[in-house]
Amino acid sequence: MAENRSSDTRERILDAAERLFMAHGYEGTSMRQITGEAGVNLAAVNYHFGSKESLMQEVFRRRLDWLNDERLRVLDAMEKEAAGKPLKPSQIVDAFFGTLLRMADDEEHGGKIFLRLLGRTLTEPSEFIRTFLAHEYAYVMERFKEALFRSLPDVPKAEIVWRFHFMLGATSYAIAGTDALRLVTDWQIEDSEPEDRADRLLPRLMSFLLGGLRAPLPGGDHQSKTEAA
Amino acid sequence: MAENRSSDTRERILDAAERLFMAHGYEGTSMRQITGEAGVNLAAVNYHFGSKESLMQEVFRRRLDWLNDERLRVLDAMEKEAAGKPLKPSQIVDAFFGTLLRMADDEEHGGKIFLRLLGRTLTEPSEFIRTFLAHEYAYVMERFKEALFRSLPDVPKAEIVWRFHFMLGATSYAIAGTDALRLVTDWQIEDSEPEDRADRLLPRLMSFLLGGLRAPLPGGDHQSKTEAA
DNA sequence: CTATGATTCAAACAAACGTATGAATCACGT
DNA sequence: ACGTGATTCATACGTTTGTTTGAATCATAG
Repeated sequence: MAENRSSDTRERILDAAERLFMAHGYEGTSMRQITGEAGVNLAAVNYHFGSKESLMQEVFRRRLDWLNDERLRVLDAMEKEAAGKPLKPSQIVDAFFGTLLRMADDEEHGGKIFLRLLGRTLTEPSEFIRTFLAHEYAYVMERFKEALFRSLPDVPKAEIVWRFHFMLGATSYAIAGTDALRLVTDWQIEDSEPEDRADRLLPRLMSFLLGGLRAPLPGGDHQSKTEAA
Repeated sequence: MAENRSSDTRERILDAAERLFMAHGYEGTSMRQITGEAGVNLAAVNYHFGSKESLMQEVFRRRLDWLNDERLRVLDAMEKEAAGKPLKPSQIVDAFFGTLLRMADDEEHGGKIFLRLLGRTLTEPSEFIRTFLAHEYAYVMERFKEALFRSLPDVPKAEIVWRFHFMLGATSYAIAGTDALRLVTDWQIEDSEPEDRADRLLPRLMSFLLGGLRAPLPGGDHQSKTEAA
């Protein structure tokens, strides 16, 4: 079986699709753009992946499998070392979001391009994408939710889930890097090279996330800490 | 001039486009879907708005003009009452994000549909949309950034801009309401009616945002509070 | 060297896209 | 009642979309 050229074509397509989906979105990217940038024949996508939808899924699977395995690896190591005791919230947040952001410097596993694609895709309207992501993430989310529940036994579980949502949103928008509202002005000029964006981003996002996660609960009158874990 | 039917058609188109852009995105929504759902002729969009891009801009302008005027109105009132003294961070955050979230119950100005559309659009790849949003938001962002700078004189301006980004992301994802990772499980069943999602969301998001905004600065060694406002 | 299965290729498919056209219909001042 | 400008309508235009086809080319095993 001649898998030399084959897998080469497959990866060229995946790389081009990853970059174009990030830049123009799923619906905004055509098969001809993808095959054109990858330098392969138009029919190659349908031959190797079956359809545009399957290609999109493979673009994510290629990166997410590694990312979520790594997240679980870090979490498992932490829990093993804790020996039954609950982890600190900062540990859990770092295992989930820190592992994600450290992908930015890991060109081997997609680097910044995949991070931006992932950030934009979390608000993607297409139903099949969200369904696919939910399936890919199901087990990881369950594990990290459980870890957070144990880590914050005085906080109602529903409240933790809400804040996990907020943390996801802040991170997703940060790595999408669109700056839709042109928030930056001249203060960013001091950035010599954009390469270290992730280096600067990681500690800043982390303290923001932890500040939000550990913020006092809203409305002290009702919905108090009665429903502890 | 017969503007009865005319403005009726215009608004029907805007309503349908708003809902469909929210559900399927800009590229994923066709003119025929829009005119079909609006119950108007296919050519009506190009007659009243000129093009699909102009329609998209009008969908946002219709709501954003009101929202940003309201934000400035609240901020102006607060600053007038403060009589020169800096505002509290919670006031500024509420004027910006609270005003936004309170739109959810205001069907007159788009309600939840527009909120979800706005949340998803902030990570939209299309360049012309982000450029348009940046222009629509330019003055409001400047005013609120200035207010935050004065409110937190000990925090470096760059740090405040970062955290404004994070707050935008958390809010944008929360109002998009996609739940791409299916974070909710059975705990949401207790929600009798989905109507009060915004009622529950507002205080929760607010305390998360304030917790993040006021979190201790990252890395105490370098990048300390030297550059105060 | 030849046979075989995997891969690439140019070309075409029907369908859907955003937009434009000109006639028909409407509302309304005179 | 008539004329005028605004609006609606059915229809078509030229592209572009994702996908398919069948022949050409490749690598490799016998």
